[in-house]
Amino acid sequence: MDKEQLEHYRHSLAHLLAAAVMELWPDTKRTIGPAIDDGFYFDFAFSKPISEEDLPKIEAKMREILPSWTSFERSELSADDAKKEYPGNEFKHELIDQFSSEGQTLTFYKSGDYWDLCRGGHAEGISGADPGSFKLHKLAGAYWRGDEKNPQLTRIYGLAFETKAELDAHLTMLEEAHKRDHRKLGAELDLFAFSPLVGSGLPMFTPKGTIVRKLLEEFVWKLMKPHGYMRVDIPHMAKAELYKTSGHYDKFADDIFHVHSKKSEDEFIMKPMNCPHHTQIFASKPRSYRDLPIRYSEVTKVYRDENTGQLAGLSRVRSITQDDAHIFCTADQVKQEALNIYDIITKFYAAFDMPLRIRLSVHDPKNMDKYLGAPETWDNAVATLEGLLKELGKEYEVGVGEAAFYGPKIDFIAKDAIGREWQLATIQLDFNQPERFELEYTDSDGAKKRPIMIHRAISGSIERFMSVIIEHYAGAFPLWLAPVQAILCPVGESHVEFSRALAAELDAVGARVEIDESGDKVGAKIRNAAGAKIPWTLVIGDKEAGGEAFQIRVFGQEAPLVLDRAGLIAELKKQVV
RNA sequence: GCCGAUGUAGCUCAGGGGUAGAGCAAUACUUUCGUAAAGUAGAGGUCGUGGGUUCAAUUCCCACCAUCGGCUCCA
Repeated sequence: MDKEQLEHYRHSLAHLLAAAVMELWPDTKRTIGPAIDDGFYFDFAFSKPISEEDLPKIEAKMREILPSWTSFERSELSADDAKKEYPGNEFKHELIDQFSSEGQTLTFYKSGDYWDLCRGGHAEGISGADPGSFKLHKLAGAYWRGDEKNPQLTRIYGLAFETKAELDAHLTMLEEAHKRDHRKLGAELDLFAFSPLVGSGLPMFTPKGTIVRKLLEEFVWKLMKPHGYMRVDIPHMAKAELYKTSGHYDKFADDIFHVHSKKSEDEFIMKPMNCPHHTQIFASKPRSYRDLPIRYSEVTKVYRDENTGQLAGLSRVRSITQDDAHIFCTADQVKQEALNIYDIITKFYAAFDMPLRIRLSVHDPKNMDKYLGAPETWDNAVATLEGLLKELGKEYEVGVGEAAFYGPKIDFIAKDAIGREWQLATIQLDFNQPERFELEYTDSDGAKKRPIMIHRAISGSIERFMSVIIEHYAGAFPLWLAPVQAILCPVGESHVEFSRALAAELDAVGARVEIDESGDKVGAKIRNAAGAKIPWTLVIGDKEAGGEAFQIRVFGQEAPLVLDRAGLIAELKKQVV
C-alpha cells in the first residue's frame, strides 16, 4: 500500500467500526470518522455510555463483518431523502444541511449491509484485509466539530496498518514510549518533583535534576560563547505596559499571570517572555553601528498560565526555563548571525545523537490579522531566511501559518531514539519589536536606523528538553550528562578507605562519584547501581586496592571496561563540560 | 478551561458503612561479604482536602485540589 491506499484503508475501517457499533447499539447516533496518522477514529453519541471493556466486543464484531465488505458502492441522494436515513440524528442533519447549502452532491457509500454519508476515499473493498492489522485502543471524549460549546461525543480510536506485523511494531513502540515516560523516570531517578502546595505545572528540580539542567546550560554556553554572546539578567516581572508595547499583552492575554501591588496602581505581570526586557537593555543607551551585533543571552524562567488540563510532567509546564538570546543587528548581519546559530544548533543536537529536520515557518498571507507588521516586511524576512537555507544547501519544508506573530522563523525538529519528533530549536526574525520599542542605532553616515532583532532558542526550554532526553535515553544518561557518573562499591569495610581516597581524586578532576558504604553485599550494590542507571559501577576490593586495573561495569553493556587508576581519572576528566 | 477516569504507607498495589493490609524501600540490630536482592525486629496511615447524609464515613453524596487520557486530523 502506498500512503494514499493506507489512508483509504484506514478510512474504510472507520466505516467498519461504525457498522459494528450500529449493529451492537442500533440507537447510537453516528457522526464522522476520518483516517489519522496511525489509524482512524469515529465519533458517536451513545444512548448510554460505553467503556474500555466494550472495545474487544466491538473489535470482534468488526472482524465478523469484515469478510462481507467486498466493495464500496457509491450512490447519491437529495437532502430530504438523506435526512430520512438518519432519524433523530441532529449531527448528520447539520452536515447534510451544510453540504447541500454549499451546493455539494450528497454521496453515500455502501459496503455489506452498512451505508453512510461520505465524501469518498475508500479502499476498493476490505474483505481481503488482514484481520489482525487493526486494533481499537482508546476511548476518548471529543466535542462535536472540536468546539467545547457543542455536545460531547464518544470517540473510539483504532490503530491500523497494512499488516499485523506493522501494527505489532507500532504497539511495541507505544509500549517502549510508555516505559520511558519521563514522569515516571523523573520520580524514580529523583530528578524533579511536583507539589500540590506549589501548584500544578510548576516543577521543582532535585539536586540530581539540577546537575543535569546546569550541565545542559553550560554546554549551550560553551557553544555560544565563541560567537560573541553576552549574558544579561532581568527581573521575572514587569509592568503590563512593557507587553502592551511589544504586542504580547493582547496576543497572550489568556496566558498571562497578573501580579497586583497594594503600594501602587501599576499593573504587573510575570514575564511570559524575555524579549521586551532585552529590548530595554538595548535601549538603555545610545548605540552605534560599531556596537552591532549585540547578542544578549540568558537562561531564565518565563511564566505562562497554560490550560490546567494540558499540563503534563515537564513537557507542558507553567514555569518554563528558556535558553534565550536576542541579537540586535543590521540587515547585512542577519545572515552571518543565523549561520552562527545554525552552527550552535547542529553541534548541540549532534551531542545527543538526534538528527534534525528543518522547517521554514512562514506567515499565512490569507490570514494576516494574526500577525504584526506589513505584508512586504514579511515577504522580505521570509526571503532572507529562505536565502540562508538555500545557501546552506539543506533540505527543508515550508510551514505556512507556522510563523511567530512578529516574524518568520526556522524551526528545527529533532528525532529521538524511538523515532518520535520534537520541535525544539528555533531561529526567528523580528522586524516588529524594534519598531514598536523604537530601537535605533547611529549608522556610519550619522543617520538613526532600526536594528533587526533575532530571537533564538537552542534547547527550546530546559524543562521540555529534559523531558525529551529522559525519554530519548530512557533515563540512562551518557557519561557526560549523568548526575552520578560512577559509583564505587567497596567489597568490605576494609576497602572503604581506599574508595574514599579514589573518590576524592576523581572529584578533584570534576567527576561526579558516589560510594556505596551500605552493609549490602556486592551483588546488591550492583543491582542498586543498575536500578539508578548509573553509567559506571566499580567494585573495589583487595585486587583494586592492591593496584590491579578496575573492571568497570558500563550500564547497558555486557563487557566491562578495563582501566587503570590513571586511565580512569583521565577518562572522567575528559567528560567535563 | 471543557469531558471522562483515578487518588489507601516513600513506591507498587489489595481491601471495604463498624478501630486499616501485603511486598519492596526506609530505620535499628546482627552480618563486612568479590559482580543483579544477607538475616531479624520494630516502626510507618487524618484512606487527597473540605463539607453533607448516617448512631457510625476511608467506604455513599457534593465541592475543591492533584494526577492520567482526550479535546488539531472532519461527510
